[in-house]
Amino acid sequence: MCTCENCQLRSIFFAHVNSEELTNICDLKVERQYSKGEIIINEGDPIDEFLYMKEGLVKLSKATLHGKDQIISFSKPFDFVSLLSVFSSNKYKYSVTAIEETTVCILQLDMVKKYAQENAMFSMDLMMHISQMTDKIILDNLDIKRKHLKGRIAHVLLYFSDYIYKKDEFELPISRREIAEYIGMTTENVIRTLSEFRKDKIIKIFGKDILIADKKRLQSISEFG
Amino acid sequence: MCTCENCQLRSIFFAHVNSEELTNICDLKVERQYSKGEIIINEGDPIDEFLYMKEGLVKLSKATLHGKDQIISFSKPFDFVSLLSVFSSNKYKYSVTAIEETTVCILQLDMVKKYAQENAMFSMDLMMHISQMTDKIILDNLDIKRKHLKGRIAHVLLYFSDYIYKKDEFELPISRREIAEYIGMTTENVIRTLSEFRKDKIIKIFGKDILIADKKRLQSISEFG
DNA sequence: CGCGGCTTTGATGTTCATCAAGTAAAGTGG
DNA sequence: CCACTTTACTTGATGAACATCAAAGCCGCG
Repeated sequence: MCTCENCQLRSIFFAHVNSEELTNICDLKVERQYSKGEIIINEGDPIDEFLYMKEGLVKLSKATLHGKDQIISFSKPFDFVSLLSVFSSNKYKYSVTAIEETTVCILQLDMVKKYAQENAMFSMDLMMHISQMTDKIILDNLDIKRKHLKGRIAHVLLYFSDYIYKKDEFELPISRREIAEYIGMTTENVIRTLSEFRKDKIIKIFGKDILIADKKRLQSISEFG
Repeated sequence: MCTCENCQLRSIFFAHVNSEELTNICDLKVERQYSKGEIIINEGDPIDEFLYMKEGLVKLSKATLHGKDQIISFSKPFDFVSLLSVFSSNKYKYSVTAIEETTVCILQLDMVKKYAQENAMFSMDLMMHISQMTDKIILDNLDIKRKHLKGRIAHVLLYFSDYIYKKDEFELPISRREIAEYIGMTTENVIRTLSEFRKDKIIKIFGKDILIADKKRLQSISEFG
């Protein structure tokens, strides 16, 4: 029996695809696993597959001309992985890298496009999800842009605490340098700010493990800092 | 006879809508004009219309908690106006303001959604356009983020010169403050940098009129500054 | 004409990047 | 398994980039 039938993703992406089509999709899909650090998509690769995440956590990033990386956003299960550009370009404009053990389901893009062209409700579903994803990226980046260093660090900590892990204690899935690449500041200043938060007893740090001790203060820094 | 038949927008948005449907759309559409400075969409408004631009230039912006504005992007004809959020929310998350005399065609969103649900090719067309628009916003903002003050100003000047007006001499459609709101710097520093470019004979300034005198230099500043 | 918003310049101080140097942790080859 | 290399993390000192404050000129509009 096809496991796609019971996949949570079904209700999200394939709500309007009938059983027969779903069996077809299921037969043709490929599941791939990536461990932390592995590259799933490389900037510049041709887009011929349609990827979506079943489990894990990834980062979307783009290389600048001078060898540095910028992180665009993070994605968790039920988000597309190949969402940007899929319907607007034939080459990826960014890379996707696993930052936790990640499982991805893969379909041929041609097939997904064919479904979308024939099944308007499926097409609408896709559109809504793409819209939601990109809206979030745009508004998140705007939010970060208006904040100073401390506010940006607070924002990132709250992002992982509230949005990703839904816990006050968690293991940071990214390095200090990656935080810097995301918020557009230097690694040194990311570290300095984390240390400062530690000294002010707002957080506790044990290497990659973070515990948010004073969430209200952190929220206030995120808002006004 | 219906003017939509010959509208340039037809080939873009409504390539896959038949003549009969188009006549229907044409009868139900409303055309509205906005002069420079007029608000087309207000943040928080319910989304019940589908807008696209026929002529002009607009800015997309969002108010921060402390009364300041951030500019997300600019849109020119053949771009959606109500693109973000349209298929992902029931309220606008940003405002749209005319920065030049602007003409907008308006359809009821319900109708557009109905078409999209029934006509998969139309739905695909919409999706591709939304993807292209949001991709551009995301990548543009990323590009600005990695640059310093001078590079950001150069970026903005080249944006209007190369992408909007396709001329080396043009009238800036926005104030110095709005440039600042777009690139995330202060008005004073925007002015200072423009003056510096003028002193270095990279541009000439006559109030709002800008002439790019040394484009190569400006491109180099945009890239490395 | 006078008021408010936009523009401009200068002086000052804060925030942040850069440079430097050292420790810890993690991966690599003999 | 240990020496070795590399990468991540950390702190301090310095200077550059940028914000803030202040003051004045300009322009359009009621």
